[in-house]
Order: sequence, then C-alpha cells, then structure tokens
Amino acid sequence: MAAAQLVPRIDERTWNPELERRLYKRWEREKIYRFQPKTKKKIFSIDTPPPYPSGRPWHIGAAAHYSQIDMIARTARMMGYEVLFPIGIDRNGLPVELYTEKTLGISIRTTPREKFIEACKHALDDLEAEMIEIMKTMGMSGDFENHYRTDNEDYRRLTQSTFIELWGKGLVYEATRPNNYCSDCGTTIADAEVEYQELPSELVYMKFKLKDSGDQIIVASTRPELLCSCQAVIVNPDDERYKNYHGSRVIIPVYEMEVEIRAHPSAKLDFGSGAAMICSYGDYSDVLLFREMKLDEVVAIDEKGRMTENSGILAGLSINQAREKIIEELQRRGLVEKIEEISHRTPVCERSQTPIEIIPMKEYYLKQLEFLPLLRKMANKIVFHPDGHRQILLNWLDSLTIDWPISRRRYYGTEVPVWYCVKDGEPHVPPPGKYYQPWKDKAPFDKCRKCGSKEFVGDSRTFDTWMDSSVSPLYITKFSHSKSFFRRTYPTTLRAQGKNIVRTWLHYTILRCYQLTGKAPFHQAWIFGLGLDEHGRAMQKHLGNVIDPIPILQQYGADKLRFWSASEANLGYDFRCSEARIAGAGKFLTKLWNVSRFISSFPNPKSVKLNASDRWILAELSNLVRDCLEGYKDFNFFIPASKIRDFAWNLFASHYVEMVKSRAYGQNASPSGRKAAWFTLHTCLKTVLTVLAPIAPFITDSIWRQLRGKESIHVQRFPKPEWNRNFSKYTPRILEFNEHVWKLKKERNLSMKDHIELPLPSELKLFEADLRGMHNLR
RNA sequence: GGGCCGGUCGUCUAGCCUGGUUUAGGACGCCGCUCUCACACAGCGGAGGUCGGUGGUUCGAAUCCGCCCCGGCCCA
Repeated sequence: MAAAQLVPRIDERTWNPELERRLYKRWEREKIYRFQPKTKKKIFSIDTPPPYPSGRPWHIGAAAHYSQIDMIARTARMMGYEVLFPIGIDRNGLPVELYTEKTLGISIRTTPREKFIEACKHALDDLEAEMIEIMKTMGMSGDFENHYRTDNEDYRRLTQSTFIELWGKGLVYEATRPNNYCSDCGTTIADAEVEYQELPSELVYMKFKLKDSGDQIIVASTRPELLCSCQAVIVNPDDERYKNYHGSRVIIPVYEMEVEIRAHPSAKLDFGSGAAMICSYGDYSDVLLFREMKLDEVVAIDEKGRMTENSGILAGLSINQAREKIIEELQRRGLVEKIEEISHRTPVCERSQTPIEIIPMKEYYLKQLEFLPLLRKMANKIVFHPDGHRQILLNWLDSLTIDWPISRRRYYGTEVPVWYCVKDGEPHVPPPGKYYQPWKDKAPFDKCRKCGSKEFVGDSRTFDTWMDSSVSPLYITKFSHSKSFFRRTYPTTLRAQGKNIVRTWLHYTILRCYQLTGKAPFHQAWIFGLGLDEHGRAMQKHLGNVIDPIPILQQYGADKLRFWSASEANLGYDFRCSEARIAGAGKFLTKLWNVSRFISSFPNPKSVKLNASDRWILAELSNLVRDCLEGYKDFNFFIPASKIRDFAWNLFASHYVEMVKSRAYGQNASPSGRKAAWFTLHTCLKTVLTVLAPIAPFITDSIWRQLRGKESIHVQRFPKPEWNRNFSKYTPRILEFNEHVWKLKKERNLSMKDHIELPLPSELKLFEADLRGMHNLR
C-alpha cells in the first residue's frame, strides 16, 4: 500500500465549533447523561450553585466556573459513578426587586405587594432562559429537564418547613438587630441600597465630667442627639493625653449617666478631640463596638425616625430637631467647648438621598454560636479542593460573634410563616408541608392557644435569601419528597462553589443541614477562584470590564473556552480572563484535530509486536494517565489540561509521530513494524481523547465517533496506566538528539527531509531504524 | 479599618512544603527563518526573568524567618 492511497477518515482540516451544537442535540437524544436512580453504581451527587440571572452579560468568569463544575460531573462518570447533576436558578431577593423596578419602571413603595411580587415572578424569565441556553452551549451535562428555581412554590415550601422544624427545636428566637432605616422612605433598606456621600456636618465638642476627679474630658461627635444612648467613651491606647483616664468613669451631660472610658484602637488620635462616644447607633463602627464590648443598646430613635422616650427632653422630635435642641441645651449648661464645620462621609439611602439611621428592630435569629464546635469538627472532616481553602471557613467560624439574623423586611422572598394573636401577640407557627403567605393568607388557626382570641395577623417579613440557598442539598435529594431517594443521595458527594461565598453559602448550608439531618450535607467541598479582567481587577459592571461569554462561545466554541478555563484557572485561585488567551489555548484543539486526522488514515490493528519507539511513547503515555488521574482525583483540571497538552503536542506529535511516520507509511518497514506503529498511534490517540473528554467533551466525542463508531466517548471509563514505564528513561536523550539534528539542519540550511551524516548516540541504538527514517540519517 | 489568600519572563504557570541536581523549566504572545507529503490555527530557531521590596538565618535562598509594598476576596 503506497502512502498516497491512505485517506484520512476525518475530512475537515480544522475543528469547526459549529459541530458542537449538533453533538449537543445528539447527546440530548441519546440521553447519555440522564441520572438513573435505580443504578447499581455508586452515586455521585453534586450540589451545584444556582446562579443568579440578575443582568446581562453573564460573567465570563462564571462561564469558566460552571464549565469546570461540568468537568466534575464528567470526571465522576468516567470514574464509574452514577452522577446526579441538578441545575437550579436562584431568583429570590433584593436584586430581583431592583431589576423589576428598573425594567418595569415601578416602585416597590407604591405598588401593592401582590402586584409587585407577581411582576418579580416573571422579571427574570428571559435572563434565565438565556443563561440556560449558555450553559447548554457550554456543553454542560446537567439535568436541564428538571431544572429548579429557588422562588418556586415547592422550594419555598421546603424553606418554610425547615424553619418550622427548627422553630420546634427551639433554635429560633427573636431579638433586636440594627437595621438600616430610611426615615424618608419609611422603611428598612438593605446594605446594597446604601451609598455614601461627603456631607457637611457639625462636629460638636462636648464637656464630659469625670466622676471622681472633677476633671473633664472633651468628646467630639456629629451625633449629639444620641447622647442618651452613649454607653462608652473610647480613646486610642497610644493617646498620651488620655493615658491616665483608661477605666475611669465619666458622667454623660444632660442625662447624668455613668459610662466607662476605654482604650480602643479604632479611636483616631487626630479626629476631633481624640475621644469618641459610642452610641446605639451612630454608625456601623458603633454596631461593631457594641458587639465587641458587649454593651447594652438603648433605642434612641424609633421606626418613624422620631426620638424615643429614652431621649428624655428630646422625645417625639425628629432627628434634626433633636440635634438642634440638644445643642441648645448643652450650650445653655455651658457644656459645649466649640462646634466645627466638617465634611463627613455619611451613609445615605440610594433612593431618597436621606441620611440613613441605624435602628435596632426585632428580628428572628437562628442559633449558630452554640453549634460552633460541631461546625469546626465538620469543617475538618469535609475534603476540601484545594485542601488549603478549609481555612477560609475555619477563620470565619472563629470570628462569629452573633447568631444569624434571618428575617428581612423585603417583598420578594420566602415569607416568614408566622402569625401573631392580635390580642396578646403570641406567635403561632403552622404545620410544615404547605407554602404559606401570612401577609395575605388567612391564619390556619382557630384561636390563640394562650388567650383564645380568634384574630391573627400574619408576619409581613421574608427570609434572608441564604435561608433558601442553604437547603439546596436537601432540595436536590428530595428531603421532603422521597425517603428512598433521599437515603441514596444524601449527604451529597460534593459541593461546588466560589471562594467568595464560603462564609455565606458554605457555612449556612452546613449549619442548617446539620440542624435538620444531624449530618454534614456533603463529603467534599470544591472551591473555585474569581475571574478577574486582564489587568487583574475584579470584573464589575460599573468598570465596564465584564467580558460577555456569548460572543466568545460563538467565535471559539465551548471546548476552546473550556480548555482555556482548565489550563488557565488554577483550582481555588483567582484567574485573569482575556480573549487573546482563550484564542491561544484553543490552538491546542486544532493541533489535536490534525494529529487525529493524520492517525485516522491508518487502520487500527489488534495484536502487534512493539518496537522500541512504540514502547517508549507508551511508557510516557502511562505517565500521562497516572498524572491525569491524580489531577482528576482532586478535581483539579489544571493538571490534566497542561499534562495532556505537553504530552500530545510536545512529545507525541513532535517526536513520536515524526519518528514513526516513515514506518507507518510503509517505507523501509516490515509489515509487522508498520502495524505496530499504527497500533501505537491509535492507542495514544484513544487514551489522550479519553483523559481529555471531561475537559473538551465536544471535540473528543467527535473524533472518537469518527474513528471508533457510534458509541459516545462519554460512556467510557478512564484508562489505567497499563504500559511499562521503564522506557521513559530514554525521553531526555531522544528529545536532545532530535533537537540537535533539527538545529544542525537549520544551521546548514538543509530542509528537514534532506539527508545528513551523523553518528547515532550509542544509548539510542534501540531506536536506530526510526531515527534514521525520521532524519534521513546516513 | 480588620481578617484571609496571593505576588516567578508582556501574560498563564512549574519549582517553594522536604534549601544546593536551576546558567529558574514549559506554554501563550513577540522576533527571525522555512509553505517539509496531519496541521502556516504549522515547523525550527531566538530574544525576554536581579523569582514584589528589604533585612536576616546559612558555606549556599525563588525556596526558611522578620518587616514593608502591591493585588484580590470577605467583614466593616
């Protein structure tokens, strides 16, 4: 058979990403990724993060993240597991409300709740559809047929049922919590709705008398009206002026209460007098200091933005009136040293631009502090990928000082399922198993169990959205729907998520699922870094540096994006995104395609007698398989991606293929030697395709089916490193020799196929025939 | 402001744990030559790094220790 008669079975000269769409349709038809709950295989369940479709464009970093989560699922399948890979979409909370207001031009303040949440319900439909389309385009093998939403009735029913259960266990209690409050809008606002402005403000220097010595200390504050809630005065520990006063007690002017002077580093030496009063609550640092020093809060301002009875002479006044009046009062008593006009960074309501107040309000809390020892224990037991990121969770657990406030004064979220007796305020919680909307539903109780009254009023609040997301492992394992399914799939095998939400999603999920099931919700936690722009800055809409994955997918295709993601983003660490590098990474796939095309022109014999070169590359192939499996075991795709590229490009294509080309074409080769070359070429390709399949599912399946028939590569198992690795000791010598010859020919201006006279190193005698053929040695 | 993580050619990374085998390896990009029968989305060759800075430990440090700077995230 002459070389000219060999025709590649693969026609196209380059990998065409348009083939991806057709292949995806084929996967859908063949249902090769469908979860079989009755399987005999071990089950691998993935607790996938439900992404939030809050706006266009979706983040390229997120695309990289989700494509890697898909690699986890594919890896597990090729390891022989039955894989449960649910897909969910998060649609609760503030961003939906803001998006709805913006796109529909309505206001949450003036729209009836019923109408507003109806609008929220559909606001994200288009964005969600687009997001799911992108996930499919990326080749994700999740369960799109049963995709769930965190705002559907079933999900909210689960959230409420779990709350009711925890309520029954005594893990929920009510206590005050500092809320951002806008007196103009008449409502609490979320942290995300607070912005900061430099506003002119009066810094009042007030005289505080020391209790024992009769000395006085000057305290400067922009919030003199909060004097009645002052519970401490702080000075910087390094401030020489006040060194003698640490621990002394001072009398608060007008109110005549005693508080302690404490040393604290957050007191700034050069601000005001250097001494600051800590009130509940002037600003966020007051909140922190109250927690840190365990001070008792005094409510000075009520929900209408009026001063409370606690403020004595100021009671009933607005904040501005109160400030004027207290300054007058202080001046009348000669307690004002001076007043300075300053510019002050003030938190304001993003809507009304009114300075916000921090007002303690009653909220529900879920106990977490008493679980800390158990949480630490579970954190240490969960396998982290990468291992070091367990520390993020442990550090967070160490820094927790308060329980978790779980109620929010919002509209679009899961409602707090509690009704109160109108007469005595006794809270009543309904039985679990239904979705409740207490703000509009009739109370499911006959009469108050305490006073017998028949009138109830429903709670109007919703839950923190993490209350919903933190039971995702229970939702996907059918916790409240199917005992047998739950038993088989819970705890889930692996939680995949971003590093930035370890302290929220990861922590809350472990806490809640433990409280409900007595077990950690997953055996492994896989933590991904954050996609930054090409300069290393976070991608943010207002910076205009967000890269849209849609045009990238259109131009380069999913596999190039995926291969880039795997070979660029080291597991757990932040990575930069740039189109140029995606294009660069994609070149490897073109190379792979062409090597495959070359190999596709040869038959694939079954049994052969191997030459030395064949045994050498198979030894290296074994090394490759071993390295890849090691990376896959840790779900670190960076390792297989770079090892495969190294092997396939720099060893296999550059050296081995060139070494056996003449043998494969039958030039000066025995039939058995020729067959051995064919066999080895096919074996290497087959193996490379299999270990690459989780990363680049389209191109590998395409080549696989063109060479090996109908069955998809995605139902195969990973190969084993089955060839003797002994011959890999020749690798450095072979590379060295080949590079030496190439260089010589270059220097002598010879073409690669020109013959050259050169002695063969004695160590390479085994490879003599192939090397002579390769370089045309004489 | 606090905590954590990270900083190796323009870019991504190997090496760092377990100091010497490193004149710091590879890839992308760049430059030069070559259309050689799978591939010019290629091949070959080349330039490019005082390993964030600075002190220290040591015969010897990218590798161990201290301090500082920069970036990211989270909490404020």
